[in-house]
Amino acid sequence: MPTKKHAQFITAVQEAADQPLNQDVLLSLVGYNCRRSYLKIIPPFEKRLNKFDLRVVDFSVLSLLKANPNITQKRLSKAISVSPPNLANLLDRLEERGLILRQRNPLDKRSQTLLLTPEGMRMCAKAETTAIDLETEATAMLSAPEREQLLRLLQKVFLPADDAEQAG
Amino acid sequence: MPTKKHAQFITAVQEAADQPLNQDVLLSLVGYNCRRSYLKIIPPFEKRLNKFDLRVVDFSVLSLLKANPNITQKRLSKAISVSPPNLANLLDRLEERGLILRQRNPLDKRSQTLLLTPEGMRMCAKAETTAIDLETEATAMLSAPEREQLLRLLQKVFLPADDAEQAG
DNA sequence: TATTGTTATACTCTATAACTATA
DNA sequence: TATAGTTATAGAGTATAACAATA
Repeated sequence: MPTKKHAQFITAVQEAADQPLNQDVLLSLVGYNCRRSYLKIIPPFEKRLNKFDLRVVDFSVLSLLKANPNITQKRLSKAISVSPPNLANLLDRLEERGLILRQRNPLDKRSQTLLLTPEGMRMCAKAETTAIDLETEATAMLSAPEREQLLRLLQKVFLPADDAEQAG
Repeated sequence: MPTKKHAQFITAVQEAADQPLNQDVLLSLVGYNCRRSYLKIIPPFEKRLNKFDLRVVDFSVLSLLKANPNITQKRLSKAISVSPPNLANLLDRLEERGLILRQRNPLDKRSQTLLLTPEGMRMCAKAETTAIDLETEATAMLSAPEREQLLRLLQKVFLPADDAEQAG
């Protein structure tokens, strides 16, 4: 039915196809841009971590335990925003693989403290090297000052004001 | 068993509990910081969108269709990184609610072009207002130039070099 | 009574394979 | 033969409720 309306529709479709995508509104939102950058960086990182049979969240746990031996599951849970049930499961697997140790907290027997095993330390070191390598590649389009600035601004968004001043 | 080793363990646990969490390695990684900022911003946004029965991804679709009427599902799928099967499902629900229209592409009958209905336009306008309001609150710790700088640096990470120059 | 951690389970999100129709 | 979109389904990730042990 070659009506006038139909002809207008064809023109509109043709025009839409010819134009570059306009995403001005979304690109003005920090949340959207964080997500896009995250999705650009993380998949290749996941791919490399898979060689160690680690997921990104496993890496976060190992890295935090390396820097904070003997912290409790409670603190770890809060730090990485993983709920206690899901963290229990995650730690089960790391423990079965001999990467971490769970010990009853002698100061409060309800809780458990966490520690990397020697093998966990080695695994963490390898994973951290991988992370830093990939980081360098993924942000190669940024100058060193730009990269520092980006970290500073992101941390200003999510860290409490006090911490943000201390950090990096 | 109050052995020497046990006493050392107690001391170590006490020390770990007293110290602030050290996350220097993670905080040096852009990907980690993007995720943390994203997780700070998005949950309150989700909460507000829920009042319109929208998820964040629904909002992205509405906003993109408002700015790009008559684009195909294929282009939309790529733009928001949602796989075709999952997008089909998402669009089904928006179409059932009368927010969007799917039309056979007259220039290639394999594809479908997308359009907001008048009600979809109204819903999108409300959601965009919500997004911008929340954005202002969520990034209140940044000065206007800092906010612009943050957007610029994030886009430099995920946009192709050409686009990054144009945007902003 | 409140807290730490666990188990079991449900829900959402994402990914994959096979199919239809158009080109 | 290749592409756009759909259906069905599987898998991963996340959230919730009920419970045991300890405080």
